[in-house]
Amino acid sequence: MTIGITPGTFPTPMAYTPSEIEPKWQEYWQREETFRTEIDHAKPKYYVLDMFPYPSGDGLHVGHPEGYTATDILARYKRMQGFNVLHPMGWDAFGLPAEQYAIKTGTHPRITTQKNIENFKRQIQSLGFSYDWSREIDTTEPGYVRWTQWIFRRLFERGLAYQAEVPVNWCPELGTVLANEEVIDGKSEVGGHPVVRLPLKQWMLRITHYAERLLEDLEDLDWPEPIKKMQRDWIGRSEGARVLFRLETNDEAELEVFTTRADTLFGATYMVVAPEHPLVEGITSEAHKADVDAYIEKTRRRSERDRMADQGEKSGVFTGAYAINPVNHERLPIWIADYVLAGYGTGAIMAVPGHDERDHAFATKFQLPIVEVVSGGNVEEAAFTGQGEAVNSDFLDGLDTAEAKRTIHAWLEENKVGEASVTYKLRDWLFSRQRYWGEPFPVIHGSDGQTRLVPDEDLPITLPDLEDFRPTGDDFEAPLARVPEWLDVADPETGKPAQRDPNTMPQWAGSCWYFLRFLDPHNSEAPFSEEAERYWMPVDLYVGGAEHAVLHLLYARFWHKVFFDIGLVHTREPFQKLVNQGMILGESYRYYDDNPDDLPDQDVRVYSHEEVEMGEDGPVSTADGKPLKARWMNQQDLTSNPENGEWSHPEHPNLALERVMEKMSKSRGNVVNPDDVVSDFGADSMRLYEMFIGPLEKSAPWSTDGIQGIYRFLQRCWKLVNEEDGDSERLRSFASKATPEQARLLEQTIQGVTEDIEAMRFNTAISKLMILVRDIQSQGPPTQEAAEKLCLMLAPMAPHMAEELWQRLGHDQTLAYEKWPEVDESLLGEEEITIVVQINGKKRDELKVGVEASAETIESMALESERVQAALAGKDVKKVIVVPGRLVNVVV
RNA sequence: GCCCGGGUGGCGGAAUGGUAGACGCGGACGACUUAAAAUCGUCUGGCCUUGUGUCGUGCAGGUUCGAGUCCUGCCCCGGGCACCA
Repeated sequence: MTIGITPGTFPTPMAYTPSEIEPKWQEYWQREETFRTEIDHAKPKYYVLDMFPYPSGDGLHVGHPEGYTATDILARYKRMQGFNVLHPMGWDAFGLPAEQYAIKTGTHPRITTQKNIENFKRQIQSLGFSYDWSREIDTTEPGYVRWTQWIFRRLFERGLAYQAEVPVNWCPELGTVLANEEVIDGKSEVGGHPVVRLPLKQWMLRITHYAERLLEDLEDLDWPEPIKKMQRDWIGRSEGARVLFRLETNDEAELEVFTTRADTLFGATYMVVAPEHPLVEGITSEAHKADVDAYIEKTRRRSERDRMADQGEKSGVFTGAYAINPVNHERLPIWIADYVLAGYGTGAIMAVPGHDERDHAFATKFQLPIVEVVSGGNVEEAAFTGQGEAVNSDFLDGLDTAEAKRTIHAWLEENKVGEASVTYKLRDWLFSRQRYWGEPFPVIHGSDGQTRLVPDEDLPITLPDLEDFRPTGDDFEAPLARVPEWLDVADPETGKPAQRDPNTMPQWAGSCWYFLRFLDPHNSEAPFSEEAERYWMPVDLYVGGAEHAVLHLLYARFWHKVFFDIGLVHTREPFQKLVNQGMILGESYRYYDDNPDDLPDQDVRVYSHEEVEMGEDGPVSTADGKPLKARWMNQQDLTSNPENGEWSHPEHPNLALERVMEKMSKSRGNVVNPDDVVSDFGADSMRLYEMFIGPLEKSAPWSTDGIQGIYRFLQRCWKLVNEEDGDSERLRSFASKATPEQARLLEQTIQGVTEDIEAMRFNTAISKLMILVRDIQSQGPPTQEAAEKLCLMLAPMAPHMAEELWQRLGHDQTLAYEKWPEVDESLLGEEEITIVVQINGKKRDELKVGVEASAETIESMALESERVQAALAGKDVKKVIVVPGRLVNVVV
């Protein structure tokens, strides 16, 4: 572990040169395997994890390293605190973009993925993160896929994986089905393509079996409250009752509904079933069959998006059938309407238009009766959804809503026509995709119609090489369905012909358990060893973007609970503490022009934001309503006006530009590439700057000017240790003894920086280090001890600089495992403190008093002060408040 | 519509109910230099009559000796959910 340069004098470089020292230390860490981690029962563990990236072709943008820097600071800090730190990195490498690129160019996704991984790894390594690269994993590697498939087997064996004909979100553009969570406003989350609902046979995972536990166990997690809330809302627990309605014409079948307001049962005036409801066909009368079929056909054809569009507007048809209300035996007409969702509750409702807004709107439109059964509103005008006294409800009359619910629930049970029940919004997880670039399912479909698991010893099932990666759009088949030599196999049990499953798993599969594979990534006997799991789990700190609030984080928790149930893991939850980093926004300058279709050779007029307003289809000119298009310019492409220092368009110097801060994207021209930042300022500046611009959780704009200040700070750190000596540099001469002020400043900084890092307030930690570097030299050189402690405090944040200075200060070992500085309380205290003197809460004077001064002394000193005397001017002092160590407030 | 966040100088942002604006950027002035850059130093919320004057943390109130911070009502921005019975 010897570094191999004699400390003391140094050849060039003369000044702080990140391009020299950063590669040097990165090579050193790699060569010495500085951050390689093994199980060590003598030390406490700390598992700090980043959400591993999808290695896209665009490479890293400056948003990625924000989270990675935060976790790296914690990892390095915890090492110095004596923890055995697990800090791994890997690649979530299955996924759509590589496949879409393959469709466009014919390049195999494996090639693209490998290339992208190499680029990502190079970029991440250039930032000096202390990952244990011996644990690197790639979800597409057969050695990883094997265990993902192994886990699927466990799910299947426990009945948690099943195939079903379900209405799915089919996205023709992407040629695949999507999970509900991946559909936003009727469009695909990726790419924003339209989505239609179609019944297809798919793999499903029974996440609903875990709904209650997924909800309950959120309680003890140290997660941001909004994320917990989003998960709670997604799970959507709802307490109510199931009620059975007999059908008028059919004694066999019953219509079951779920309601949260069983207390309004007497107010039900009709029933509604979802168009997909299985009972529809059986109950529809001959006279209404044509209408019903037409309606079903129409709603089926409509995309989710169309449905969203006429939000609120109700549609439906009468089936001709009637149900009997169990409480009063009234005939209730059964309607079909798409405002009742097949996937929620029982797919059927009792409609109480007096006390439900949707039912009210529907009843009004189709002139169905509205009955008041809870007093407190005017049900003719609008549904009254609040609590109140039950009326027109026979044995419920006079009861308040809560009491009425209890009573009716008991009545339903007694009469065997229903019971109290809990329903969840959460639905089973649609787990198959009609794609190529994913994990194949470890199953075969026998000619007897049975689905059998492929034995563990035959895993992994790997993907065949393809030329054509397109899904077959018309009959919705996966690309693998076209590969008979892969698809057709012999059933190992019967020897008869059988087929593999042409679908693949969604991208989430690999990320559901990668944090467990990191514990023991080379294990070929098991996904990970019991010893490793017992030692390392749970993840102590997990940092990533808030966009995974209900997708990855819910799926991973679900799998983890299954693992817990089969004894694979010993914790109920995988991620004890979660932190969401904010986004780093790009800066650009916006204006508009009247060439929305980008036609060439046009006589284009430009508009400033002041001349533009938002029309229905985009920006238009305020003056004449002409459609316009927004244009964005990067600051680099603007010219600076020498007179007022403002930025302007090189061709339109008088055009007022609007400074906008947005998510970085190619179209805005506001993307900052970390490679450029590293080459201009170095990785340490990049790391520090990203931590300095604001709290980790908050979004903040990237500014090229701002990073200059950080670079200057690092130069000052450099000069604190080195000084020029002719053409070379040498260690500066340090003071042999610190002044009391210097000693106090150092201890205060240690205390503050330690607290800030613990609380992940990196911005204020950095500002405290800036103050230390500035002020410790104001009365002369610092001591070597102070310089060394500065290095140690700098080490988690600017590790290259810290290692280099540490070496120059005469150490021949990395500082990665040096002890974090401790506060010497005896040096911390001030001898004299400043007390603020207020009169009626307004500052009027300051007093310097000894730290030991009593409240009485301070009070009398304050009252005697000239300014107070002058301000009092004979008025009576009503009250004096003394806050020890802070202030005196004189009330007159 | 509902549910979360958040509104503090020219900008990013600091402030256990106790000196609002730490730290950084930008700006001004000064030092060094033939000069510039770099570096270092001083100043930098607004206003005025330049006084340790006055106003200031989205707006209007309230609690308090004292409010950026707590309470009530409103305005604006960002995000999430959106026929869930």
